[in-house]
Amino acid sequence: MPELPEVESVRMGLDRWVAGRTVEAVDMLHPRSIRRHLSGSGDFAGRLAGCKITATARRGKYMWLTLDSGEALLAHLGMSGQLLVQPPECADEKHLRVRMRFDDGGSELRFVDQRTFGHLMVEPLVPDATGVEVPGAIRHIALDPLDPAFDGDVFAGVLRRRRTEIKRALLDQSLISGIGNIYADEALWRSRLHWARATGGLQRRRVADLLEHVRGVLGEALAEGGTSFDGLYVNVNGESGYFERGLKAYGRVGLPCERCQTPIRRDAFMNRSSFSCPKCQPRPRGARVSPASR
DNA sequence: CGGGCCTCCTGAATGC
DNA sequence: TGCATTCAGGAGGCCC
Repeated sequence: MPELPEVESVRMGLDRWVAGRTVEAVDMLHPRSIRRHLSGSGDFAGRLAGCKITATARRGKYMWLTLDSGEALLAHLGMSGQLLVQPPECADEKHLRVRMRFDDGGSELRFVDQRTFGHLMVEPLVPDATGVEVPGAIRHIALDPLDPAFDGDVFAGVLRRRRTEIKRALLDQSLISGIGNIYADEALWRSRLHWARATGGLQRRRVADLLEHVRGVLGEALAEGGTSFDGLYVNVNGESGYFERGLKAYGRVGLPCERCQTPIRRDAFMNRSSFSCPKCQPRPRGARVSPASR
């Protein structure tokens, strides 16, 4: 499941292959992949044709290719999206949704997406609240914790004013971006915080500690090329990452906590799962007891 | 408008 | 064996 480290791994790989190349044509193979590009397939392909890709960028789980037209091709991988660099003679993937061909006749850029939660769109670049140019559609996405401009003190203040649970806040891309279910559980395990802890009751130093662990786990995962469970996350060359070996909580239900040997528990959370150590991450007083699933 | 639930989707895994 | 159900989850939409 692509979160910040996986998206950044893809972006870095893409940069090398597409920066400086000129788009010749785009083949649209599934309308759902551009459902957020409201003016449709023809407009999407037309805005890309003839454009030169000048650079790549990322914020949170979104990445984009800047174009010499002043617009950007924005991509979100969703659950199963892949951006692959493939030679033209390579057979179409089963779930190939969009193909971009270049005027040099070299490798194509292919958007492959089994579950179609990912999407692409062409958007004008506009200044965000701090003056940085981002695709218009993601103006509401917060800075991610690896962005040098991310301000931990501001984040702590925002958190403490919120009336919600800490894991919900970590997953809220308008507060802090790039974190999904896996790295939220890992950062909370490292911080010894239960997912249901109220954000309003967290001391500033606990928020600072949590943020340090968020940055730590994202950075370590990035260094390993990301996390792959099922082969659905791969970099532009189709290679999986290795960070699943570094996971301490996510997916480890029943296995011993590496700090205290207590079996990791699994709670139902937001129609999905949350993994934590019952001893290191005690349930806060007054938190509802979620039915353990499976 | 803040908070939180619902929905979209496919295929692997599980259940009976 | 085979059909049906469950599960995974990002984020926009929508309801209260």
